[in-house]
Order: sequence, then structure tokens, then C-alpha cells
Amino acid sequence: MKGLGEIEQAVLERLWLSGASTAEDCREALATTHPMKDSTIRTVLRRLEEKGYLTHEVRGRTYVYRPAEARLSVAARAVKQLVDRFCGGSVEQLLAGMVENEVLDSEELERLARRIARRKEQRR
Amino acid sequence: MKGLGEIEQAVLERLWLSGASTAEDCREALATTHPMKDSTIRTVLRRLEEKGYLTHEVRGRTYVYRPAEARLSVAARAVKQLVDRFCGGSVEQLLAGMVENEVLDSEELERLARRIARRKEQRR
DNA sequence: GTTTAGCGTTACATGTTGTAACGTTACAAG
DNA sequence: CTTGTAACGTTACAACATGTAACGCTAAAC
Repeated sequence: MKGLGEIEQAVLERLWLSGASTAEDCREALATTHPMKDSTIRTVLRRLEEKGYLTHEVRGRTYVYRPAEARLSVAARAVKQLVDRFCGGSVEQLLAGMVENEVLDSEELERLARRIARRKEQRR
Repeated sequence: MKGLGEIEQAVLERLWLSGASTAEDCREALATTHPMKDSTIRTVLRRLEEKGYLTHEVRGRTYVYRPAEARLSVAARAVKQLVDRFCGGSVEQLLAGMVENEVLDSEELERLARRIARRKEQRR
């Protein structure tokens, strides 16, 4: 999957927030930041669906859109791509780079890692 | 900064590998995967420089290009963007998502975190 | 029956990327 | 010194992506 434009991004985020929305819902929700005609938002939604980010079901005569994939799942795939591209496939390199470039503190990283691992265990 | 096309990506990676290259160096290096005329590679290099990914210095009558920024630094910035976009700014969410989506194992994550932290301490 | 909400189709301007031809200039060889 | 050539700058163009929207059709609502 490819990159998204600014509006597409915004719409997708909106869908992740609401879970499911009609075109009109979206249009109204984004009206202040990105005012659009209704045909515009519908084009954007259709394209997002073509790209695989959304699905829709028909309710009455209205399309209800919802995300095809969870937000974090998309994020995870994107990171994986980054890792492959820029870090020779090594997640460690990426994390080290984040620490190095002060995107993330190394102690903080340890804390997070531990917490995530513990949470995972508890779920069994 | 924006996204890169496939060729641009390849050229940039090449530069990260070699440290510094002339247009001809690049062209030859990519000849098997992406054969190009010399004017093509030079256009790509110029555009990459415009976008801030490269610098050049003049040696004799030849341009020698080099990356403006380290590979991992670009990666780190890209991840930060992902985190802001998709994870509400929370690195923890991203990491959790990676574990959840099996991009990364939670025990592996802990190991890496510890190793990175230790390495950082030692460097003082 | 007329209006209207919501969809499909089609269109277009702008920007990005890959690709390259052409012209210029300066050094190298003869 | 003339000529070839390596390297550069300029310009161009096709394909695609993205934002934007008009127009027309159909079914439901009034």
C-alpha cells in the first residue's frame, strides 16, 4: 500500500475515531478543518476503499464506511517497511537510531518494553 | 520532507552505502536494477538535493554527492511521524502494536531495549 | 408528483516522479 | 590549436496521485 494525501489521512483518522461513518458524517466532522462538497468526500472515501483502507456496507440507501484494518496494525506495517528500507531489517537499529536521535529515551524504552511484555503475559 | 519514489530511494540507499559518489558512480551501481541515461540519474540526484537528502561538493569539474543526513536519523524522523500520525504520539502504542501484529516479539523487544540501554551507559 | 438525499460517472488542475534530449563548457589528446 | 568528450545546466514530457467538483440518476419522503 502507498502513501496517503493530507485529506485522505484526515478522513481515515476520522474513521478510526468513530468506527463507522457515512460520507455525510465525515464531511461534517471535517467541515471546520477541511470543508468539502459532498461529491469530494465521497471520492476520497471511494479511493480509500480502493486502496484497501476502508470497507463499506450498504444500510438502506446509504454507504456506511469503516476501517478495514486497525490503526495500530497499519502503523506496525508501516514501521516494518521503514525497518526494511532504512535499517536493513533490524528493529534494533531502528530503536537505537531513535534513542540516538532523541526521539526516545533509552530508559523510557526499557520501561515500555517491560510493561508491554508483562501485559502480554497477563493476558494468558 | 516528503516521500520518495522508488528510484530516488534506491539512489539514496546507494549513497548511504558508499558515503560519497559521483553521478556516474551511482549510474553504474544501479545499472543492473535500474538502467538509466546519465541525464536521468543527474536529475534524480539534483531533486534529492533539493529535497534536502543530499549535498554535493565540486571536485574538479565533477559533483560529488553525499547524504545530508545519516540513514538512521532519517528513519528515526520517519518513525516519529508515524507515531504522531497513527499512535497519538505514543511510542508505547506503536511498540505494542508491533508486538500485537507480530512484527516484533515482546521478549525480543525487552532484550533489545536492555542491550541498547547498556550500550548507551558504557559510552560514558 | 415534486423535491431531495445519496450514489455513480466523469472531469480537471496541480504536483511528483521517471525519463530523457539538447546545448554548453572546459579539459585532454593529438 | 582543433577536436573529442566528460560533465554540467536547461527544458520537456508522460504517467500517476491527489484534491476538487459538476452532473445526472434513482428511490424515498412529503
